[in-house]
Parts: sequence; C-alpha cells; structure tokens
Amino acid sequence: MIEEALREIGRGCAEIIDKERIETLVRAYYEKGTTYTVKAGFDPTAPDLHLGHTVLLQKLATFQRYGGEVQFLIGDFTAKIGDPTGKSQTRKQLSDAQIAQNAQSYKDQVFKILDASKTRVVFNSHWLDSLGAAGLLALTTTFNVARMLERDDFDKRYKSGTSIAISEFLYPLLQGYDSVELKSDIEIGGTDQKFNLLMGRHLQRTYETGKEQAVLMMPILEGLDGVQKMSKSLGNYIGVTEAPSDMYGKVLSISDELMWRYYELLSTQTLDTIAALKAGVEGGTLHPKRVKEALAIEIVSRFHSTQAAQEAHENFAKVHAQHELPEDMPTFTVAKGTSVVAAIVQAQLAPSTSQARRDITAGAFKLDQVKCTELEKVLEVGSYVFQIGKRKFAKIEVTV
RNA sequence: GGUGAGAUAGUCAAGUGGCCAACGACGGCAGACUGUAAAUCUGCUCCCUCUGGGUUCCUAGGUUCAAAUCCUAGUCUCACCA
Repeated sequence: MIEEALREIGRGCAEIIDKERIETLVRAYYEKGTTYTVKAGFDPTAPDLHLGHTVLLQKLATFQRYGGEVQFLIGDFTAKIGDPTGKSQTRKQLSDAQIAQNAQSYKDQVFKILDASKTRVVFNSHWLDSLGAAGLLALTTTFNVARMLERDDFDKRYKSGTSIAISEFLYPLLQGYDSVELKSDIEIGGTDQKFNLLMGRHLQRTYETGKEQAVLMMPILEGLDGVQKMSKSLGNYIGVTEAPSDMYGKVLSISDELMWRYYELLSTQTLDTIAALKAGVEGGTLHPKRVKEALAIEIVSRFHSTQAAQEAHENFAKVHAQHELPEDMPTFTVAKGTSVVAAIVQAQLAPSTSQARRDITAGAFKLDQVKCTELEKVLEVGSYVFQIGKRKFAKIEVTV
C-alpha cells in the first residue's frame, strides 16, 4: 500500500527534492494515521484554468488520498502590489473585490478535482500585510545577492545588463516566507518554480520552524500540438470550463504519442492500467482510438458529468463517423437575399468575407450537406445548415 | 554618453527605385488519405461591393511619372566601446 502511494505520488514528476521526507510522511500516515500539509501557490490574476494547471491540482488530489492536507495558497499580496517582473509594463493591480471574485472562481473549478474537506484555502496577504518593514528587512538578511543571482533568469539578465527590479528579489523571499507561516511539509509547483520552492525550504530552516519542506516539481504539460506548453495565448489548450463536445473533440485530436503523456499526467487510472493499455495498443489487440476515447470520456466526466461525457462521445461518433449533423448548432437569422458569403461571416464560420470566399473556392463549404462552390449564391427564404470544414456548423434561418 | 547595425504580413526572414500584396520557412485554414490522430501529398493564408478595387513593409515629411527600396527628422531595438 505504501509502495503504491509512493509510486502514484512520484508519477510524472520532473524532480523531487528530499524524497525521503515524503516517504517518512506517507509511512507515518499509514502506520500512525498522522497527516501532513502540502502547499501549492496560485496567482489570482488568471482564474481561467486549463488542463495544464490541473496537472498540479491532480497531484494535490493524489496527496489527499494518501494523508495530505492541502494548503491552497492564493497569492493575493503579489496581485495587490503589482509584480514588476518582465520589462517595463507594470502588471495590473487587482482590487480586493476582484481578488475575492477570482478566488471564488478558482474554488468553483478547483473542487472538481480536490477534496474540499482536505483543503484549506489561504491568502498570503493575511501575514504579509502585517509583516512590516522590519519583518521584511529581517527576511532580506537571510539571503544575499550573489546567491540570488544564481537563479538562471536573474543571472542571464544581470550578465546582459537587462534591468532587475529590487522588488523582484523580494518576491522569492516572500513566497518562501509563506512556507514558514504555513509550516508546510511539502510544496509542489512547476519546474520553472524551482528556485522559489527551494527558497521555502531555506527559510523554514533559517526561521527554525522545525520543518524543511520537501519539494516536488511537475513538468509543464504540452499543448494540443504536442510541442509547446499548453497555454491560452498559444491557443493549444483545453479549458476546464469548455463545453463537453469541445473538450471531447480536442482530446481526440491529439496525437497517439501525446495521448500517453496525457494519460500519465491527467488520468486517474493507475499506472498498471495504463501500462496494460499501452501493451494492448503495441500488441495490436487494442485500437489506439478506443484508448483515446476512454481518456476523453474520463476528462469530460471530471469537469462535467459522466452523462455529458457519454453524450459528447455519441454525438462525436454521429457527426464524424457517420457524417450526421451535430445535435445542436448555433442558429443565426439573416434576411432574404443575403449571399452565402455574407451569411458565413455572420454565422462566424469565417473571420472575414475574404476568408469565406477562399473557403468556398477551396471546396470547404457545404450547404445542407452538399458541397457548394458557388460564390455568388444568394439565399431564399428557408432554413439551411452551413458547414465549413469538418467541425464548423451553423443553422441559418432566412426570413423575409 | 560614444559608435555601428537594424525596424517588412501571426512568427522567423528575403527583397535595396517600376515585373511587390511583397521569395522562402514555420504556424494556421482547407482538400486527399485516415481513427476529425500522427505522418505524407495538394491548395489557400491583408481587406473589400472580387475577371476588379482598396490599404500595407516603424512614424512623419520630402525627392520621383513611379518608393518596402532614395533623402530628412523622429521613435524604438540590438551590438560594440566607455
């Protein structure tokens, strides 16, 4: 049992510092029933979560199954001050009301994964607000510039003469100080957070908290393209609030290779089960598409419901395998005499008239399931189904 | 502070007076093939009232019949020196 717990905890990790400590904590849970705390920090400026963020959340959920109590830290202090990281633009400062709203939106999304009864949501402004100048100065005496410059990005910027704000030196300290306040046993974060995570360890030791947190780093999840990290700005993400059909379709569109990566980092199937699936696919007894469908259903179920996932699955099969029309499509109403080109743009099936014309010319447009390459076509009164490519549909009602 | 180099479509990157809406690469979209996968092949990829028209090559002026390309000023970026 302990073995299994440790295997699941270590699953997919990029790096673990002080693995022995984690083993000790988990062992104590099984032998004496004692729990331990696992901290993870989140930035309240962007409450729109995508699957990349959930990698961390699921690791927290894993800990919860094996005796961990989660400290879900919302870094509202930073958000209120405005982090100057990254050249000239000062990051927008958030008001208390906005932060509260974002925090709520976090909770709505996060508890689809985390066990609320084993989660404590904390805000670092609670202790950082009252730290004061004296406390802050005391904090700075625990570290020095030379070591700060060991950090990769600081080092590069320093050597190239790019500016580093004094406050940027302070943020790792403050973040580490959170671990002192929370007396965390373990902190998890992305690999890019290594320096900050270690700072927590350093400060816990310096402040003689009697703790020295273990650090577990998760890799960055690749986006749908399988190459770059999943991010909203790159458009290769699956948002946790997306509609079941979109979510399902996006999962199915990833490559087979990437599918295993997603299984490792996003599925709650055990490692043994996954190994069996992989063996089945490699041995030719299992169709990779079936395996991918199972993954898609699991993910959609998590953020919606098993029923919604099943519907998405069936609808997908209908639309793509049997070429039937999707259940519900967005409906648009246009006036009689509108050209198909204009209607396509109005239905948002194409971003511009020029693009719509190109799509028609390229043979990508289907009117009532029949390919149509007539650029000049004008619509008569009635109801039509427009389709561009394989996945864009709309119902067009033409009125007088 | 000094000197030099550069700013071109989503990104990278050619072009250095007319043949330039601007080579090429990547990305993106679409078609074929499939498992709406990947790989591969093909087409498209500024906008529009589209066999044509309009607005682009950092900004503002100027030279010219004609400029992304030449001149002037400005803004910003990078490199080297101090």
